[in-house]
Amino acid sequence: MKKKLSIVDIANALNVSKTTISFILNGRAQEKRISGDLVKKVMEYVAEVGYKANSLAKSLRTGKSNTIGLMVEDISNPFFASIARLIEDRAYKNGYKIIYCSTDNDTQKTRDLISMFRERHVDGYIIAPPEGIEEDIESLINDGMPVVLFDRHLPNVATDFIEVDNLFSTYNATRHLIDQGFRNIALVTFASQQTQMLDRVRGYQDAITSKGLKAIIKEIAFHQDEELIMNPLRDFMKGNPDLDAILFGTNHIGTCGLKVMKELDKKAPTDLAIISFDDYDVFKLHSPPITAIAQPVEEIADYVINVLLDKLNDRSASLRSRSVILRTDLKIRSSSLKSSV
Amino acid sequence: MKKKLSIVDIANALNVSKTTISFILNGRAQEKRISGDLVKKVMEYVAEVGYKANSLAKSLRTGKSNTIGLMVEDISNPFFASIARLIEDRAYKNGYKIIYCSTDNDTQKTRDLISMFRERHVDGYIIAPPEGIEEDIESLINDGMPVVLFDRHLPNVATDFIEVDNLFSTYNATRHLIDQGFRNIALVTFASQQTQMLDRVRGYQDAITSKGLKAIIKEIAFHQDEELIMNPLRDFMKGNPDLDAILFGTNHIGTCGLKVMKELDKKAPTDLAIISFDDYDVFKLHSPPITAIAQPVEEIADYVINVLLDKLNDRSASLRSRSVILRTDLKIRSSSLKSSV
DNA sequence: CTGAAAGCGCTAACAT
DNA sequence: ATGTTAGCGCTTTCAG
Repeated sequence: MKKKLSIVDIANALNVSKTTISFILNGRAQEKRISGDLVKKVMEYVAEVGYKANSLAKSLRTGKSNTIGLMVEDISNPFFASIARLIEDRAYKNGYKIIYCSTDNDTQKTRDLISMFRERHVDGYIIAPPEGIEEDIESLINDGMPVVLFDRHLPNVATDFIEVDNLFSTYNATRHLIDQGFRNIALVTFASQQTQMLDRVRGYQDAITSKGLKAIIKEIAFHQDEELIMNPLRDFMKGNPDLDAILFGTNHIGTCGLKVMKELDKKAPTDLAIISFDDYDVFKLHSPPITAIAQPVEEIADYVINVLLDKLNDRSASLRSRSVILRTDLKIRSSSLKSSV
Repeated sequence: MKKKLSIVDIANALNVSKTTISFILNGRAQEKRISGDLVKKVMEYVAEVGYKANSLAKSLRTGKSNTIGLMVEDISNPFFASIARLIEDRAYKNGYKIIYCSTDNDTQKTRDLISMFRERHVDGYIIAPPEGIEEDIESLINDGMPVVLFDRHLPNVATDFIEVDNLFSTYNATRHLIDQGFRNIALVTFASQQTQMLDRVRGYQDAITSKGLKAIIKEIAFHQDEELIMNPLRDFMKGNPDLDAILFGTNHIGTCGLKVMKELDKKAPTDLAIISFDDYDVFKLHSPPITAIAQPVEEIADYVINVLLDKLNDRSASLRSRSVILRTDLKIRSSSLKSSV
């Protein structure tokens, strides 16, 4: 095992002080008026022996780790996976690495994870927060950590967040179903007090009541395990034979919904019109293609990382907090069209 | 901003030496025969003030960062995303954090990324390696870093790897198509010299030639951008009207294939029988459901993390290198069944 | 322009 | 059983 060389080794080899090496390596040669010759010599030697600064030591000294902690519900969910990918690209381009973790929307787990991230001195946090995590996030902010929330926010916590216009999204989708002539429209969603979920429910309710229809809301406990979503869903569908349309509150529920429909041999939109929140290949390629509320994933990722980088570069920017609400795009496909019957 | 407290702060507060605190915090109280009373007092105080050890300092001192570097082709690809999720769970359970990155199969990018990971002193590497990265991986191994490859391996690099039986998988899938009576069977895959791809091609070829049929192989340049996959795919399908079946080499190509077929209004299996490598919701829910070669994702993740943890815990284990070849499962669905015509 | 030296927070020999 | 102390590798003030 090749011994790791340190800044001292290269200083000795070149008969220069380590300070000088440090300055050169950190691009402060100009500023410190170090001779071009020396700079060149050092750079060449460093390249030759393949010296890499120990960023642990650097972090310990400077207090910044150049690491961003990314906490999502589930990294394997296509929505979060695409966000993670985009954030990764932009972060690396700016010299930051990403440590990720999946919270499963579990408050205690998230708490532990935040604590881990703190220990590791991550410089900034990108979080899709579960319920009940307000205090932990607040303490993070009080300690001066840059935090950007996304996908949802915490009403009593003043910090930057990026999300979509959930209320209008489901309102609009529900109106679309009503306009198509559907009347027994259910919303199936996760039982949750998270802002995005509450807004999605309200949007649906607003549209339903504005037309004097009856709201039918089925809430399912959050679970990774598909069976535990499909079971109540199956019961619900069987128990409500008059339904003519369902709006699914997330891609995960939507996908499970499609699986149940397949089992029960129900076809959209004839047996049941379908719209789901989030858009991805499953919905695009389904027969019939599924109408979906597409979130602007790139835009979300861009805002998230830009806001965070802003705060990272300018601590005073941490003071004001921005909320960015982006529009979704209702991709109307045949699963929600009455005329295609 | 609350000042971060250090081990010295808590030592002073309790009038104990920091060594003692350190021992207690590291569970070496027994061994060092520190009085139960003191231990209790310290633990309580630590909990009360919420002291967290600075793991940067700890890492600098001990030389291990408790971080694993995970390098995949694309974290937003469902195959890699699910692996990432499973690896994450197991790593965190064992006290390791995950830094991830997507290589895009780009050698230079991967090289830079490895270099970044080295700088950060990650303790171990989990890599789905692109072509041409042999030397970098070798130098990692020579420097004593635990490295586990997965999804593919590097023939000239002696290290542990976990992969599936690619050759048999495509052989078996192709045989299935032949048995169903298809005769003009194409393989569409990424142009790549990676082991898994070569094996997939060979498996296909073996099956084809064993029946005296003609191999039709379409290679497409690797790309994230779907358009750049769909365009050549479209041309290929249009240019080969006698094809009666296609085996897609990856989930990404398979999905693009389905999109093109949708555009061209070709139905499986009537117009074209379809099998794809990798299995996921898109294939399961498609109409007709798509026959797929399902990789044992959990098993892969388990082996990957277990082998890595072994090496991490016992450096001597690094010497012997294991290769684990797992079986895939051909999920036969109607897209490949002649009888369903 | 360059060097000496302090110190980031922690661990672990080595005292006592 | 507990304390002293020397670094881990780096940045950065301060002195030349």
